[in-house]
Amino acid sequence: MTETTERARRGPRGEYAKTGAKREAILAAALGVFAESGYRAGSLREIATRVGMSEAGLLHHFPNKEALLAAVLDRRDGDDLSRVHIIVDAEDGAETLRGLVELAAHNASVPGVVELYCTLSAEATSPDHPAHGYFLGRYDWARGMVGRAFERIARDGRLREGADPARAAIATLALMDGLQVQWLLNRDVVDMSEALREYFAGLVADF
Amino acid sequence: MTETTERARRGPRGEYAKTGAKREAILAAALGVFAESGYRAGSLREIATRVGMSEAGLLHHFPNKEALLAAVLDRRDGDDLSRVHIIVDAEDGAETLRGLVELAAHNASVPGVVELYCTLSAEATSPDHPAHGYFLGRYDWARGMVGRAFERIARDGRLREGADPARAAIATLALMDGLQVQWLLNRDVVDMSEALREYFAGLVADF
DNA sequence: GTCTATACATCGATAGAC
DNA sequence: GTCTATCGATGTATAGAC
Repeated sequence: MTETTERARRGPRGEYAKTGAKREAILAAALGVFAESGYRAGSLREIATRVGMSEAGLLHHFPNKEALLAAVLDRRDGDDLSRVHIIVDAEDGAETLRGLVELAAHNASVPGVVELYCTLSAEATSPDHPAHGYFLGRYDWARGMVGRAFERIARDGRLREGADPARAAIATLALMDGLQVQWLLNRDVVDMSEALREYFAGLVADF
Repeated sequence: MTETTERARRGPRGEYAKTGAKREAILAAALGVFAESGYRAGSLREIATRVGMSEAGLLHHFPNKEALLAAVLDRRDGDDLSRVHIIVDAEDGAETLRGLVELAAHNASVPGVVELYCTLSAEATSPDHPAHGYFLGRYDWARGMVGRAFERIARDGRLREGADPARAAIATLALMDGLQVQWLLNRDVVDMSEALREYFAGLVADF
């Protein structure tokens, strides 16, 4: 990115830097509210209250509710991508899968984020939801990423007989999502990373 | 059930029988609205419009919104239990699992019901959600039912080495739930029953 | 049994003072 | 940059006529 576009993104006087702290606080509060109530039922009022501002003050930083949701998802993607970017293109597919197990273990330490994606992904199955396109793209990307890992595993002759890389990728993501629902309902009965590890162990030789 | 309690449940003049048709219509409309928008964001107004009534007319049949949700879930449970009651106690555990594959195939023909449970289960992870207790009990029951099937399979020596019945049950339910999310987002890329069958095939000998 | 009318809360968003 | 004030829409629920 050139310095010109960088300055353009921040505006002529570096507005982001000035109001950065408030923006972060707003995004954190918005994440919590959207996680607990979803997008449609979550209110700007509740977000504003949590961050100690009026609604008008909040809407000075984000033009409207939809833009705020987009910003929350954007921010999470930045964090998550930096967490998994190492494992995406591992030459050993099993290394990528181990990264997913690690991700599941990490998720157990940030229940708010898990709640956010769990609630929003279900809500966003409706075609008219503001985040519908976001989740379509996210799952496409994830299926491709995990599918390629399984393809490398199959190439190395370590994928179980009869298993298909693309379908294994779908099942992997499904398992991760479904585990989150049960974990959010009752955190004592579910160990997300262990369940995922066992699934991989049944699918990949010497996992 | 004695005839006395039966009459008591219906009221002295058999109210249920008289208004049964309207109740059914309301429940069907409510299922659609709660499925598309969830409970919190779904409105009585929308339900009343779909069924061709006023809001006040609707609230003559159900005292409030929460009771309407409870009635919708009650009705679905009646239908679903009659569908799977045969397979719950099959002497052959694999027979129960095959019933689940069949259930997944059936679900693909009733997207509205899938949407309802997908949306509500995510929403109801919040402890203050009206359906929180319902889903806690539902998952407990389902984990026990599927877990016992896997135990019978293990007893018959058909469960894969190293697999645990209780954990397999958790993963099975998680897989079914997660497949529904991806299927609702994009029905072309996911075959729910086939994915479930492949999972069982990797876990149970000669499935 | 269904309606109109209405009460009353809460929502997203805007205008304009400071 | 944050506030108060306010608008118009929408939400649940109740009262009472028919």
